[in-house]
Amino acid sequence: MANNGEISISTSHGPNSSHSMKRSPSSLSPNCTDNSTADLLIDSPNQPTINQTNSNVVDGINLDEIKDFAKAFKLRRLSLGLTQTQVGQALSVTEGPAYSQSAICSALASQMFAAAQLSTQQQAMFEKLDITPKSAQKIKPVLERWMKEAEDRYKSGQNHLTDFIGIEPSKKRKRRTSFTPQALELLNAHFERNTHPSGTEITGLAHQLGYEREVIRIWFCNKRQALKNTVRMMSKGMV
Amino acid sequence: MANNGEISISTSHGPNSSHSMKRSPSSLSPNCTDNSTADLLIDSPNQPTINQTNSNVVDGINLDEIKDFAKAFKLRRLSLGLTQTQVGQALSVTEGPAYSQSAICSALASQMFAAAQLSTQQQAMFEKLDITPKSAQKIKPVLERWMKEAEDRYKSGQNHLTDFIGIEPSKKRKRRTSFTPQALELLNAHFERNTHPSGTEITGLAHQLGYEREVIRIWFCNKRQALKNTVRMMSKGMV
DNA sequence: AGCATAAATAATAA
DNA sequence: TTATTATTTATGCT
Repeated sequence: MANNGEISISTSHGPNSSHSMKRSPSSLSPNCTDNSTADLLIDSPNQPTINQTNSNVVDGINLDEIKDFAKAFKLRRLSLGLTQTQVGQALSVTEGPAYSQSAICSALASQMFAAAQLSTQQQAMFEKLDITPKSAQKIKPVLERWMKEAEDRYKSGQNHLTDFIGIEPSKKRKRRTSFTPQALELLNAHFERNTHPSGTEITGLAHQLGYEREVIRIWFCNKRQALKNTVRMMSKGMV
Repeated sequence: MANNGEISISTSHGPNSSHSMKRSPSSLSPNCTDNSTADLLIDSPNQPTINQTNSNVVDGINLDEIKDFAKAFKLRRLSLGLTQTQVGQALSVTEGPAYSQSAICSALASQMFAAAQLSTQQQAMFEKLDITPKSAQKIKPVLERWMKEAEDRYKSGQNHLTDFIGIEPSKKRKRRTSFTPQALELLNAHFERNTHPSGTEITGLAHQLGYEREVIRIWFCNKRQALKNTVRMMSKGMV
């Protein structure tokens, strides 16, 4: 490895130009290395002729706004003497697993900022970068909040940063359970009768099948979701 | 998990999947079926005993028919070398902006198929969502139309598919990497200790061995798969 | 020319 | 929405 930098936007040709939209796994190279300075090149040198008009809106999200935020964020981060890595790690602690793992680093800052620089025409690239405009927007408040707190701590002299920095993300995702065909059969049967089983029912099923209650609960959630998707799609088609 | 899938067709054996990557030969013929018959046997394994005579009709709509359509649709899709994703993307272009792209994929065929299996008891659910089974029937033409156009383009040689599928034609498969014995030794050692290395570990291994992170990740996926297969076979006394 | 398995796609739990 | 499992495809090697 050792290749690529924080932002590998330009690697279009990459042999692993996977797919348009595969839910691409974490191909994000998390060189969350501490090259503190290596950073989001916000003033990207060869910025690809972003659309000059002030809009640059994708999916109803103003990318310019995000870009501006990115700049501000960088300044504040640097003024606190923090690396991207540190921010990422800290976030994984305060914000939970969502931002944990290797994805943090790249998704968190560099990718987001990079993404913010893309013109609408380049939206496709978002997918390659594993970040969608939506994600970018979603993460913004999180960063804002955290940074605010960090500054507060800094100002108050107590550098507690180290307390929540450098801890490993840990907190990993639960292992995906796999249901036996028999279990699925029973679950589906129940679902057909009642898509919203009561707590007692869920507990009963869980016990009966030997799965954790929570797992069963989630199964119903997902199942309902699937059904809803179906319906939505259908309604779409009939417009 | 056992069954399911978009539509589980019992693929006899013919590995001649004219598939993806290369726009292969002209023969659109879906190899698979010598017994052509558009209505390939839908072996619904554990279909909730819907009485055939009644043919699973809801609001005067034959759900079995929809199910059949779903199946045929998959065949045609595959014969064009399209992925679910691609169809979904294309549809979202022609039919309007729309679904979270990830949902499209699954919603497209499999869910529809699943929906077709819904029993009458679930009709209530549909209504609650302001949609009736009738809607199910309405999406059919949309898919049919689109698929027809796609096929026409395909036949006429002009591969305009790429025009409304936002992807470039080529997209070649990544070159199969080969691991050095040394690398394999290390990987296997790790695997023995932990079949589910964390993201950090994967990154570490990748770096240490000089392979792409993604490659290492996949290796573990496949390895787990292999292990599972082995176990399964052993339990059947086949090994 | 077949096999082992890396890579890609589909399904689905979290 | 993301990450992992399940299934399929096809390549590199013998």
